[in-house]
Amino acid sequence: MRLKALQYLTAVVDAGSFAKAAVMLEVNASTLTRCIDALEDELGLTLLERSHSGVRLTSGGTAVMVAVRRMLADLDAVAETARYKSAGNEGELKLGVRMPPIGDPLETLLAEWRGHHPKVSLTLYEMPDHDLYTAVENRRLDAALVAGYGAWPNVATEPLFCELLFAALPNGHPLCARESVDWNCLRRETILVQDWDGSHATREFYASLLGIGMPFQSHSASEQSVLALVGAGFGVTLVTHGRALADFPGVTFKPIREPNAQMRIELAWALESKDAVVGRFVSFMRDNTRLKRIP
Amino acid sequence: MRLKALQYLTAVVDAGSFAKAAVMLEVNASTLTRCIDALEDELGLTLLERSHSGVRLTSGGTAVMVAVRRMLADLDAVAETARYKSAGNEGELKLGVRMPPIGDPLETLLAEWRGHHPKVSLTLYEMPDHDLYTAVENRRLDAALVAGYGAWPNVATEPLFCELLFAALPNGHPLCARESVDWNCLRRETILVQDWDGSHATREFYASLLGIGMPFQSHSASEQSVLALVGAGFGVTLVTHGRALADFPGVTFKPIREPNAQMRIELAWALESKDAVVGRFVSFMRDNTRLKRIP
DNA sequence: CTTCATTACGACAAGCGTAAGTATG
DNA sequence: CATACTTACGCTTGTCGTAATGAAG
Repeated sequence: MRLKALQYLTAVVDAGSFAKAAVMLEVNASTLTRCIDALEDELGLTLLERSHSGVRLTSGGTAVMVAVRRMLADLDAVAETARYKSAGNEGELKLGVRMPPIGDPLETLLAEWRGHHPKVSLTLYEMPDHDLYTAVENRRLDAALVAGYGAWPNVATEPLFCELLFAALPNGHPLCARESVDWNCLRRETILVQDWDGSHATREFYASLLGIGMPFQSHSASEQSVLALVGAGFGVTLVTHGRALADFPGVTFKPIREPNAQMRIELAWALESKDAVVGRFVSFMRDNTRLKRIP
Repeated sequence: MRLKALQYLTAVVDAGSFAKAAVMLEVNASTLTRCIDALEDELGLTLLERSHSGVRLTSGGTAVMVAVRRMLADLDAVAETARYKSAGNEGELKLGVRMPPIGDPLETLLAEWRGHHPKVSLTLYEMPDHDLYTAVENRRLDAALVAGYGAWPNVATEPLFCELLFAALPNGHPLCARESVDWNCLRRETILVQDWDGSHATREFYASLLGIGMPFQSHSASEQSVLALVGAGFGVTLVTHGRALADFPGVTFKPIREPNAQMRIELAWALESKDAVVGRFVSFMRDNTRLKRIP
């Protein structure tokens, strides 16, 4: 069965004659005759009664037209769905974020994304960097914000911004007198680590910066609680720039004078992804972080 | 948009790869590639992610497939509707019957028709013969049972059966002594006529048999009432053979020995009607009255 | 090296428009 | 005779299969 035949049929029925429909459709009347003849032949049912003053539906044709109109409406729905989806207006996006929580730029970015694409359901998944990569590669995630460690197969990456790290010290701590700190002086301190789920991901990240064999203390608690512990003098911890901008009682934030005291946050997504929503997200992130990037 | 492309798409999605779908559909894989490429191009949306281990739907493709499957289901509904209708299983049939009521053969026939085609809604319209013809010609009726008077334009007719007419006489009437009556002896009687709506159709029919200028008495009452009047001695009337077979208190039925003491009942329908239901009805009536016909 | 998807190319068929035909009012 | 549907014919277009290409496990 040809789609065009069904469209021609409805036009002829609506116009009431082959000739009028031919004008509307800008085709020759003979085309309509042939198409509808073929359709009737295929269906084994006479749909139209031809006369010299137009056409009329048979009772069978009336019944068929009900189904045909519904079918054509669904056809429009197909095109409409495609148009809507191709604009990336709707869909779902599973976004992974690295465990050591990323701060301000991300929140702002996601808020703006949501403003532009309110119909896209965005789900966040927190996991260690390595898991993020494999999840993106396996397509359990559509995209992820990772620390840029290098190239992975089948995963495309794009640098977005850098998060500077700050040291969180108890007020009155000797280091508070200094303008900035470095890894060397922090190595003498007890480092408090937030570790919600025992994954040790944050701990390992800190170890990659400070070196192994440090006196880490993992706490299955919120960042707030960890900072409270810092304020109480239990040790020191590391926070992102965004977090350091806000005051916290009993805690002093100091910049770290080290080249690697930062997280290069990259966007990662599956190379083979042809999803319109993912494409939109990637280009959105690219465009909206251009100004915020720290070289 | 091509219907075949949508069918190919669902096959590929269901099979999970172009190659498997190609085997199922018994087409070449290149055909599928081309069709789906064209479809994606037309929709402006990538539906499938190709890999070397098959294909997967994009999120847009998933959404489109919902609409596509519904569309194809409706397409099946079109074909199914046509198949059902072409068998004449369903529909409506407006059947006109002549005013001087036709008796037994019709009732039996319609009962049988209903038994074979219970889904066809049959509506009866009683009107004078002339109106029946014009109604059929104008397509206000699909078919009609008429007295065969001759050919009408655009109306096909087919003789079905003959209804013999009987005279209904009061018990004890002199004519009751005879085996049969004829027009001549009836012309001396008052002829009671049932005339529901003042159309005088029955009256004119009787006049065509008995001749004009007869003492007719129209009664806007049921056949039962008219026969009661006959039993009370108000006059005589004519009934069909079927009616004469049943007793009526105070009334005697006598055959009429006249060649035209009958109604040749014909089936009439619009020549241009291409309706499957009408066609079924015509051939049904033709087939089921062959044995009952009186030559 | 096999499997799967894509691209190129040629044969074939299908669809369309022009124009002539038929029937009706 | 003007209108409206149908049929016949030739051309264009599109569609399909074969075969070659590319890419990945």
